[in-house]
Parts: sequence; C-alpha cells; structure tokens
Amino acid sequence: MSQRSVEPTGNKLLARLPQEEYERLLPYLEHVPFVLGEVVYESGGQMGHIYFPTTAIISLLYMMENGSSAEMGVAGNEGLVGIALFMGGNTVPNRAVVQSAGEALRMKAQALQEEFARGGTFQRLLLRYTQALMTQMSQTAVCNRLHTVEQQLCRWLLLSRDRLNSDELVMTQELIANMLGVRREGVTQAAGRLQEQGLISYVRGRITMLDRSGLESTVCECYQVVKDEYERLLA
Amino acid sequence: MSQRSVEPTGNKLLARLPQEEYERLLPYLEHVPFVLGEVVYESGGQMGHIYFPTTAIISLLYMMENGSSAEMGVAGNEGLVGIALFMGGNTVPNRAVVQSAGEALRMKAQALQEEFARGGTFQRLLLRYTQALMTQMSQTAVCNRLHTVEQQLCRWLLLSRDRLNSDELVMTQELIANMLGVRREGVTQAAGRLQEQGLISYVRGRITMLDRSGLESTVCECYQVVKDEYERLLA
DNA sequence: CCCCGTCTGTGTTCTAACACACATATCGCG
DNA sequence: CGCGATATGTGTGTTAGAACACAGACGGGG
Repeated sequence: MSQRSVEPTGNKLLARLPQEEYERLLPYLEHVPFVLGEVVYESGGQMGHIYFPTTAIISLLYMMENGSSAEMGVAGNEGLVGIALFMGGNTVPNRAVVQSAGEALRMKAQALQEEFARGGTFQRLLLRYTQALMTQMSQTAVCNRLHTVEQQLCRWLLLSRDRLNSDELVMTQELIANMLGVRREGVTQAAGRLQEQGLISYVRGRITMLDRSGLESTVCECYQVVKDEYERLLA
Repeated sequence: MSQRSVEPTGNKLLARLPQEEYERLLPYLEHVPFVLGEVVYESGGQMGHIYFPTTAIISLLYMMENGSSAEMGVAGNEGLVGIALFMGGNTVPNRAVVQSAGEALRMKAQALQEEFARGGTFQRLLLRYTQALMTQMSQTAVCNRLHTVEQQLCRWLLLSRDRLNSDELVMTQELIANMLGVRREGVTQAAGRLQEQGLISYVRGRITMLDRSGLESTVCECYQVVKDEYERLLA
C-alpha cells in the first residue's frame, strides 16, 4: 500500500500493473482535478496526455454538425481516456467531457508511448481495455437502434453508478438528454416513470438511485453484456 | 509485384507492410473462399484464425436475445476480421457474417500473435485499423440514434460500394433490414424512394448503384466521417 | 424575502417507423 | 408451362419520440 503513494482510491487499470512497471510509471503520473462539464479533449484535437480517472467520470461524445450530440462510451476508474495515443491515430473524432467531477491521473503522451512500446503488462492491459470499450460502443449502437429511452436511461444510470462510489449523481435532465441523444422532455418522462416506481429520486440536478436491483430489472440486456465483457477482459 | 504472389487483388493492410515483414508472413497466409451468409465467427466463440478479406465483405452483427440483430461494423479488403486475437480478449460478443461472397487470406492465431508481439509495422497497422473500426462503430451508434432509415441505407450502400469492385451487390431487402436493425418493409420503402430518384435499381436480391454522387448527397454526415478517418489512419 | 435564472413537468400536434396482413412479382425447377 | 419458394410492394392502424409552447417549482444572490 504505502509503496503506491499515488493510489488511495486509484485507477483499477494502474492497480493491476506489476510492481516493477508501476514504479517505472510513477514518476510520470500526476493528479489533475476536473469539474463537471470540463472538456478533456476536443474532437480531432491533439492530445498531450492520457488520463486514468480515479474519481472522475468522463463521457465520449460525438457532436453532430447540427449541434446535437450522443454519447458513445464512458470511462471511470476502470479505464482511461486517450486511446488514440497508443492506437496510433493521435486524435479521435469525438469530444471527451467530464460527466462527474473528480480527479484523474495523467501521463504525458511520450512517456505513455515509450512504456506501451515495451510490450509488457501495460500494453496488454491497455489493449484489453480498448477491446472492452469497443464492446461498449457497439452495444450503444444496438441499444440506440432497438431500445426505449427508459431502458437506455436505466443503462446510463447503472453504468454511471458502477463508476461512482455513491448513489447520488449531479446531473440535469438536459445533460442526460445530450448524452443519450434524445430530447430533454423524453428524459423527464422516462425519469418520471422510474421515480413513480420508486427506483430513483430526482430533484433539480441531483439524482439518487434508490433501488439498484429494480433498475437492473428494467434495463435492457445491453447493460449486462457490457458489464460482463469488462469483467471478463479486465478481471 | 511478382514477389507478392498471394496478392493480385489483395488486402490493403497486408499490401502496406514492408517487404521484409510481408515475406515473413507469407508462409502463414492461405486463401479461403466464403459464400454469402456464411458465419465466420460465432458470438463469443473461439477464433482459430484472423481473416484479411481480399474480395469478400464481412459484417459484424450483434444478435439480440429476442432474435433481432444489428450491424456494428463491416470489413472488406481495407481491413481484417478477428481483432480480439491481438487485442487480447480472444473472443468478442458479436457474430461475423459474410455480406458479400468472395475470398480472404487467413492466418493462424498463434502466428498472428507472434508477429504482433514483434511490435513492427504489422502491429502499428493493426492498431490503427482497430482505431478506424472504433470510429465506424461509434458513428453507427450515432447514426442509429439520429438519422432516418433512408440515410442509413445510403450509408450502408456506400460503405459496401467502397469495399467492392462493382456497382452491383447481391443482397435481399430482408438481409439489409437485419443489418440495419430495421423492418424489411422499412427497407422496401427507403429503397423505393432511392429508386424513384434514379440513384439505385433494385431487382429481386440484386441491387445496382446507378448514381454514386446522388447517394452521397442523400447520405448523412456519418459516411464521410468514417471514410475520412479510414483514410487518415490507413493512408 | 424577493426575484430571476435554471430546472422540471405537461400539454398538443406531427411524423417516422413498427406491427400485422396480404397482394403481387419473379425465379428456378420438375 | 405451371407451381412453389422467395422477394417485393402496399395498406391500415398504432406508437415512440420529436417539435414547440408554456406553466410551475426551486434556489441562490441581492
């Protein structure tokens, strides 16, 4: 424990590194705080760092030409943001936005790439995480096509819950609508139904998940598929 | 040219390898034919080989519990099928189905993994391709959320066209509906409108693209985003 | 305490796509 | 040629969600 000075409530990917690799990376890691709504990367923009969230949650959003948007993936302390730095593309055509305020560990692009090129556990973990993220993206595609807003809201809430240490989430319906790519009124109605069933409580930008198993029985299969795949690949 | 005996109308990824790496791989590559509808990988199934299509087109489909399905990506001679073999997960939760009959070059999993671990151009190309595929998957998610069936049909046709050497595609409306995750009647109507405009001609499982630029003016932005990203990453 | 900006609830209307039913057209084969 | 299998076209509801409009409800700063 005491050797891992940078990791009290740390990032699960980094926590899985062997001591040797972890210690090699340690000098290059630094804490950074994020506030709600902060833009971590702009779509197509150069990335100077990779981020390993510890308490923050970061959404990957695609911004349409007409201004509407949709979330294609989310990363918390189980993962990282900045895949393009080791995949070789340097940029991605989407925006990374802080969905829940908190901290992340960041690492300069060059240090990341050097360690990745060594081909050790670090590379293996990063690639397996990337595969899990691909499952999340593709499942989002399916879910957008085939499931109701209410089911998708449940999926979104549960994915957020899994990346938080709390049942409470600071998030307006307006912002959730942007994430899900639906109208704000649609979220109001879906959230209203969940509240009637006693699954959540929603008060002015502050949502509390009251009944996790109830949410799990309302959600579509997409949630469990993604969750199982993360566990299979990263456990 | 003559040195590349396995590649007359070959796979573009393999074609980009330096001579040395290509020659090292050559003994491990073998041609395999695929017929329309053939299942290359089952969802969650073990993969013995990675496939580099030359003339075949292969769709990645997610099969829902209730039997409906949706396409999350497609690979032709610009790419490969079997990402999980080098990403480290071994399996993926989706099915790979032949969308257009043709050939592919395949390579045993072990040989692939050994060459990948060398960390040369081969690794670099495979990772960049994977990033391009991620863009395609995430753009599919967005497109499913925000665009009409007609736009999506155009996108699908253009993506297929780009992977064929012909304007003619053998594919029933029923199968396209499965790919797009919509009803067959929806495809009938969208295809009917495209035909009225003279963009395509559709006769009993045989579709001909008559006016490529017309299709490009009907398609949503998703097509160009994906295409540009493939070019950026792999050109 | 009041007020204004923000957030949420609720109407009405409109449309794309679904569900289901069935008619028609085409192909290949005996 | 005729028949059955396959593929496509069409018609009538039904519904989820969009678009738009606006009413309440909360909450922090003056």
